[in-house]
Formats: sequence, structure tokens, C-alpha cells
Amino acid sequence: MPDPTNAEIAALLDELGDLYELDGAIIHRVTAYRNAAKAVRDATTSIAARVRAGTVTEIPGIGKTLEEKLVALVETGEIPATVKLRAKFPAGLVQMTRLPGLGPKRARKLFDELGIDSLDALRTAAESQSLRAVKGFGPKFEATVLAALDAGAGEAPRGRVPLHDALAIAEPVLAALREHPASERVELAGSARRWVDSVKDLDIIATASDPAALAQAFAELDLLESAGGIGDAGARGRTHSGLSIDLKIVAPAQFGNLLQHFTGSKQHNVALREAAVKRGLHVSEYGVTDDATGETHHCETEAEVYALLGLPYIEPELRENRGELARDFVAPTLVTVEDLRGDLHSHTTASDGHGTIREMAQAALALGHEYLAVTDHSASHGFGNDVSPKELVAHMAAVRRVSDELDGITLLAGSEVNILTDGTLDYEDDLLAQLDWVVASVHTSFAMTAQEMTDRIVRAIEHPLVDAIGHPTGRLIEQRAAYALDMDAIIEAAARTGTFLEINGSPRRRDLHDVHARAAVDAGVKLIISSDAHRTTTLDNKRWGVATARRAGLGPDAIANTLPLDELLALRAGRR
DNA sequence: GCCGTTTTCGGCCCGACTGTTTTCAGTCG
Repeated sequence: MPDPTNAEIAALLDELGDLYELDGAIIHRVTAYRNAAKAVRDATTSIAARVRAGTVTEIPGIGKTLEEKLVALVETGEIPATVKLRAKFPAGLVQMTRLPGLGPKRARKLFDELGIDSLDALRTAAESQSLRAVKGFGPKFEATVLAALDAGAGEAPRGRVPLHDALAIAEPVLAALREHPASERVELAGSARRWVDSVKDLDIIATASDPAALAQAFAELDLLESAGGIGDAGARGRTHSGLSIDLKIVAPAQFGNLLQHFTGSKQHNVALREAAVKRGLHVSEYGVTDDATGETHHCETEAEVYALLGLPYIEPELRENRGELARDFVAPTLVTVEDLRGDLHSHTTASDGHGTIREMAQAALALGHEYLAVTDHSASHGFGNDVSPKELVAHMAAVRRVSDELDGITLLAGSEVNILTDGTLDYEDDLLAQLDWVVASVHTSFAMTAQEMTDRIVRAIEHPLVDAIGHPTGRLIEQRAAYALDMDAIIEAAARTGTFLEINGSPRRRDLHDVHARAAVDAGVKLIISSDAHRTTTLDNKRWGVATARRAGLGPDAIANTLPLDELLALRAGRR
């Protein structure tokens, strides 16, 4: 029986929280399960391994009781409490709690009094107007619940939008608002400001000389399909693609409070407020109130909010309650796009790219890069985009020729080599030895066991001619989960051999993601941030990789391609 | 169920909204 992954354990803890909530447990106990689930999801090492080692209670939010449940899970594959409660509450009941206006308390009431235990049963009861017989339920609720069921609510959670797509909408909206004569300050808030992988909606915070005029201008944007709630406080809109955008307009004196509140995360804000209460302060979106004086401080900037609480300014990317509010937290200097001196993963027309070597090189030069590795796909890539060994020899020569002809940038003749199912590579070693830079990646056969996939990638990591592992987990945001993999083993192997791990900057990938990037650096692995550009315009994909590194709390020191080329190559020289 | 520069017990963020109520519990973000 394979160990459960952190994601699987987190899902089980969330489910157990839901079940206890239906069972009428006090909310703080339920919250404890949800906090634990979040902690497990964000953990940088294998929880199952920590359970075996007896160190799992070192993770904040996991105490003695949860440890016992996790021990049972790891040893027997199930948690007795879950088994018991699943028998008590049908799965449909949990689904019902996802409907608007129907939380655990009210769903439980319908279950107890009318025996409703599924979305179908709920629909039938609503249609026959029998819900209104229960105290606390009326005709309005019957109508709302039918509308929600017709809209497909409760079945599957509505998909989140990759940040790349959401920002493509947010940026023109922000620009339009900033250009409007009535606007003063306009900032993106919400999870998008924290540069998460994908978002549910967008939040914009503004101050304005004429709030109603700005709200009206927002509502009339062509990007919006509809808008409502238009007034002095802002407006809410919905784009043609179905993304909600909330504009909140506030007095300048409270701009910092509102921006801080709506940037979140929720977990960060809860922890922040708990810490404030211990200092006799109460934080809300409107201000910081002092118990002793009864006075409420308004803050024009976020920095003032944090300063009032005795905290350093915390970058939005770090606001996840992953230790940024700890007493000993030192605000790190986070890596920026400007810190990157070069790019170590790009494609040309030799494989599936859309730019020539020269076009890609000139675009990279225009971005200020000192070096660019041209890493076209290898011999087994397929789709007619493979580069045969013979073609690779000619391609290397062409790359070096262009490199010689251009001033200000050095091109590395590289390859993105396929890691075959057995962990071998699809070029012979004598050919690989002629390359300046080798990225090895998995592009086929994702459906292996975790052990097989781990062995496969570790073998590539251990290959002395492999410099870096590309998009190590293979995930596509909101599209495809990472393949089963023992990330601790991957990180250990990379640290042991000095192989770089990539944070792939493609906005669909951002792979490694932040939790694993953090774990890798803590284990002594050097990372690179790459664009994986397939055309000149996507060379700036590195911004997404930088965002992921910032969310991991990483500074320039953790990223090898912040170094000049000679130092970067020296770092790798020990291996070749 | 977790946790401790107030605590090993008694706390555990904050405010708005909603539909249903005669004063508010539950839900939501």
C-alpha cells in the first residue's frame, strides 16, 4: 500500500472537518481540522514520512489527536472516525452544504426533519414546496435553491481561472480605471495580488474624487457583460468569460486597511487578527481599534497597518500564514525579474518553437539577458518536431554561429532531452557531452506509479551530463495534476548531485510550485527560473516563475540564473 | 482540536448580509 500524498491527506482532513460539522461539533474543532488540512497541503515534506518518524506534531496545527488519526491512516489506510461518520451522513449531504444559503446547520436540519440526503431529494422537496414546512425555511429559499440547482451548483466546484488569464483581464481594467479623471489610487487586491496559481474572481480597491462616476465608468467597460451594485462604494461586474470583478471605492484615509483586508489570504488575516487581539488591538477592513483608548486608527497604507501591530511590511506573496507572522520572521528580500541575467530553457523552429535562433536571441537581448540556452526538443519528441542526432549537430553549430555574431548575449547550444520511461535519455552520451546545457524533462507516459516515476527522474538527475530537470512535476494549472512522485526523493537526489531543478515560467505550468521550490532550497538545491519560451513574446514568461519563487520566499541567492554566466557554469563544473 | 510573553484551561477574527423572524442564527467572504 503506497503512502498517501500530502494532497490526499489534506482532502481527508477537510472531509473529516465537514463531517464533524454536520455532526454538530463546535466550530473551533471543525476549524482545527481545516487548519490542519491547509498545513498539510502547504507542508514542504512528506506528511506520511513525518507520521512514521513521529515528528508530525512539529507542524503547527497538528496536535496529539490528529497525530493518532494520521498514524491510523498511514498504518491501515483509513481513519476510523471517517469511516464511522461516512456511514452516518450520506455523501449527498456534504454536497448540499455547498449550495448558497445552505450550510451544515441548515442542511442537517433538512436531513433530520425531512430525510433529505441528496441534491435530487432537495430538488423534489423544493418543487413540491415542502421545504417551507421546516422552521427557518420559506418560499424564498425554495426558489433560490432551485435556481442554484438549475445553474449546476453543488455538483462540481466552478473552475478557477489561471492567473495568467485573470491578469489579462485585470490589467486593462486597472489601466482604464487609472486613466479615468475621477480616480486617485487604483490597486489590484485579492489572491491575484498574491500571485497565486489560479483565482476565483478579481478584487480592485480604489480611491476617487468622484466615486459614483468611477463606479459608473467601470460598469460601462466593454470587457464587462453585466454590472450591478453601482454606487459610491463601487460596483460588481462580470466579464464575458464569466469572471467576477469587484471594485471597492474607499476614503483615502482607509485605503491601506481595505487593501490589506482584501488582499488576504483569509488565513493570514485570521492569524493577523488573533495576534492583534493579544496586543489589545482589533483589526478590520475599516481600521485598527485600540482596546485601551477605544480609538480607531485609519491607515492610508498597508505598511501602517503592519506597523501598528509591531510587524514589518509583509509582501503580498508571503501572506499565506506559512510563518510570516511568527515572532522570529525576518522579511526576506525576494527575487525580482530584473535579478535574472539569463534564460536556460527556450525553443526555436528547430523543434516546436515559432522563432528562429536569431529572432529568439535578439528578443532575449532586448530583455537585457546576458545569456540564453537554446533547448529544442530531442530525438523522440514526435509530432514532427523531433531533432535527430544528426540535426542536433548542425543545430549546435548554427546556435554557436549566431552567438558569435551577436554582441551582448551568449547563446548556449542546449537541448531539452526526453527522460524515457526507464530513466535513460534519448541522445547518446557522446552527443550530450557536446552540448553546453542539458535540460531533461518528462513528456510521455505520465501514468506510472510514484515509485516508478521517482526512479525514472532520479536516474536522470544522477546522469552526469544533465544540468537541470525541466518542469519536474508535469502539472498543468487547473488542467492536469502533477504525476505521482516522491518529491522528497527528487529533492534529495538533486541536492546530492548538484543538479538544478527548474521553476518553469510558463503560466500554465509554474512547475516547481511554491511549496516544492521552498522545500528544494531548504534542502540545498539550486533552482533556475526559465521561460520555456516557444516564441519571442513568451520569453517574459519568467515573470510567472519569479512570482512562484517569491511565493516560496526566495531571494536572488536561491536562483542560479541570477548569476553571470561564468559563475553559473562554474557552479555546475563540479559535475561535468 | 489546538495552543500558551495573560493561560495545561479557556479561549479561539471581523463585519455584512439574508431570510426569516419578532430579535437573530446561519451563512459568506
